[in-house]
Amino acid sequence: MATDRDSVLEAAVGVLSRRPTAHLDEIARAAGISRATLHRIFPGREALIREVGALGLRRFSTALDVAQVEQGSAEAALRRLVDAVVPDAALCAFLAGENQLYDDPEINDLWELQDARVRALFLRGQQEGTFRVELSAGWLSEAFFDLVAGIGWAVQEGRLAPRESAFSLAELFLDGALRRPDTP
Amino acid sequence: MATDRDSVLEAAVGVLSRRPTAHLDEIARAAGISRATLHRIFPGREALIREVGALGLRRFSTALDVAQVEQGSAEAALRRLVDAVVPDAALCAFLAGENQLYDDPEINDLWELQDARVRALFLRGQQEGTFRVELSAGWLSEAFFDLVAGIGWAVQEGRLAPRESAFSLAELFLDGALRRPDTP
DNA sequence: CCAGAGTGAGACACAAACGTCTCATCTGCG
DNA sequence: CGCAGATGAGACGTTTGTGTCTCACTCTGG
Repeated sequence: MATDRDSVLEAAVGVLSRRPTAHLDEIARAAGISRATLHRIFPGREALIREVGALGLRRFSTALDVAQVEQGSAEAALRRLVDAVVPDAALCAFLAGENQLYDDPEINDLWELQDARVRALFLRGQQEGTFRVELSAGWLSEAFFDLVAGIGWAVQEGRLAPRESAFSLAELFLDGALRRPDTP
Repeated sequence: MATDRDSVLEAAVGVLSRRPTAHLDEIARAAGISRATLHRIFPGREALIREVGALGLRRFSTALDVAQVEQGSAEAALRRLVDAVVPDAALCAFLAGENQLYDDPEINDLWELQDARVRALFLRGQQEGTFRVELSAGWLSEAFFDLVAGIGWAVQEGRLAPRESAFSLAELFLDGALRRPDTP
């Protein structure tokens, strides 16, 4: 059952995002199964890592879908994306930390696809005048992902309340840290 | 000689920030020395990692010093900090990715010290009205570090030009991604 | 109650990385 | 030239994680 697989993968993320070198033993215990069963589901460590990455990318992809990032104003689209992606921030944190994943061409291609959608969103926003043009769309895309990953880590470590996370992300990314006098 | 040690550590960062599980063999080759000599300088892998972390924290600490983050307006202080920390962004990226480092109480204490200085900067900025108060000083501190680490990765992978990095970081963090109509 | 599938616990061999050692080579200096 | 110190190359044993296997147990459906 795919549900079972996914639940194991979610447990794996909880461990791996904190300690990428965690033993399979530890991951199995975190998932509430034995190492033997873990091996029955995933052929080996490499496959497990790859599946976790693939899950993260699928989640990110559906987040882009449900947020309808290609529709409406770029700012509203980004705010929708923030709301949609925050629940899966831990998976994104894993994706950000596991550069080794991108050695796999399949994973890499999938990532390029999603990244292109995000870059396109920023490019569109720049063309319609809502996003600043002094900052490249590539950097905006990268920084956005960095902050999502940061949210994932911070929430997981208990340094940030989950309820605040979407607000904190959107506000900082869009408006910055500087307080500005009310400009009506 | 400490200089020699540091040059090895810098080479180690170049490898480890990309692939934290890199073999000592690889690190030694990147540093231009043999595995035997690497073992002569550092007792083992654990010690090496710890020393890299300590170097990163020392650099971050001196960046806080040379930026004089406790002096002048909080915004100007942060801009100085950005300029001072960007050259060592790769080391910060390593610090961000290696959560395991903070198991060592010495490293952890040193980190707490630096983090407290950054949080104090944001707190001061909030009190003097330059930083937004809707975002907690803790989150601002965390997000700032996330972006510094992101800069480190992006520059290392060639996705961001080093010359742009300080500007990109300061502008996005302080003013956000949204373009705003000129507000004189 | 029984049969069968699925699971957990443990044993075992294998591979890889690590830490240590030895020895040949190179370099700088008297 | 000769010597001392440092380095590189390589071999060796050890440790650790992994992958595979077996066996006993449990749970479910007939």
